[in-house]
Amino acid sequence: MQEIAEEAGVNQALLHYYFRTKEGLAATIFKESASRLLPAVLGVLTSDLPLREKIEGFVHLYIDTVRSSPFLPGYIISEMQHHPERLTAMFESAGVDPAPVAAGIRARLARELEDLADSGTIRRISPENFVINMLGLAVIPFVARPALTLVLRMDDSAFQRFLDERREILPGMILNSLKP
Amino acid sequence: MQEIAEEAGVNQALLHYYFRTKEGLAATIFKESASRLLPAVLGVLTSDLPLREKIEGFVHLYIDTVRSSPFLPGYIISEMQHHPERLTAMFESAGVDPAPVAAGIRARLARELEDLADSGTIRRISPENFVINMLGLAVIPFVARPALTLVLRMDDSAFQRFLDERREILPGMILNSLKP
DNA sequence: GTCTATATTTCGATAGAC
DNA sequence: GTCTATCGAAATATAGAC
Repeated sequence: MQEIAEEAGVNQALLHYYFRTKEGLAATIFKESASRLLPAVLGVLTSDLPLREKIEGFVHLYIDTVRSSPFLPGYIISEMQHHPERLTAMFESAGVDPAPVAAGIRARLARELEDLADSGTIRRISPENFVINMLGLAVIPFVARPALTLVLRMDDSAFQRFLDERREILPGMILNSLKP
Repeated sequence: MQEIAEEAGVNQALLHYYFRTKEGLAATIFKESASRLLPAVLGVLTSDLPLREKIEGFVHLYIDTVRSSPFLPGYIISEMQHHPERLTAMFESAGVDPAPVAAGIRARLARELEDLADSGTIRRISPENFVINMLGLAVIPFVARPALTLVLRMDDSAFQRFLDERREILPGMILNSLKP
């Protein structure tokens, strides 16, 4: 609390005035952080774009957003791991029941992927695996960054170049993985 | 410290007797945790197996190992994020300079991938992207688990089934993504 | 709303008996 | 090696003036 107050140019008492408790501050930060990523990403997945552009949109949006806040994924993963209840609280405070919303998105995606598989355009893949694959491929450079820095001696500019390259080739790699 | 002592059936004083400080305990836990994954994974990557079996070995080893300690990836990510110096300390205490070791592994993999690309067996891909793709695809179910539980209402057995399925299809998906 | 001062609790660490 | 008792510091939270 002391460090946060200093960074904000105020004192601890004022933090308590606004957030009541340390836990309240933590919950607020988690909500606002996760809300920077989730709606945008869901927007792409639920759009009417063709699959190729959904994939490209997802990858570009994710990498571009996180690039400007590179600690975001690690922070969200860390918080979900240590305080899974914050996820529930986040949806509650937004007045959203996540399960039916997700079920709807899942059903739409499932139909789209099935149709494309039926017509022989892509391999058969479940919507769960499709989404989680993209997420894993997009997020891993950021969470593995400390290791990349140490073992591959990647400094900041090398990491940025790695991201630039990855941003361009990842959509193609994902599409290729779906080829029949 | 209090909670850990309770869990271990001892008291705080004994923890201090063995680990001197809280930081010492944390460093020890990180070293032992990371050492459960890293050498095995590197063993697969540096083996003389053909690419197909390297991929399969990596995926199976990773999922099987982490399945029995599902918090391991989230914990390691969390610690790398908040205390990147622990990575350095880990290699130091093992008496290993990670950079040259990694450079050697990287060079070997690069040659293997180049040869396969030259002969038209696979698409051209850098060893960095090759390894980090596999890592991201293998790790993401575990770090995303709290979200899967909440939004897809996955209980423990559903998650285990998801892992079973993924363990089998992931090597094929990765291989397919490498097809020319 | 914002501050200073302070109360209260928690936590890491040590002393010393056994 | 393991324990009980306790110290001292740090952190969270509150009171009350402005």
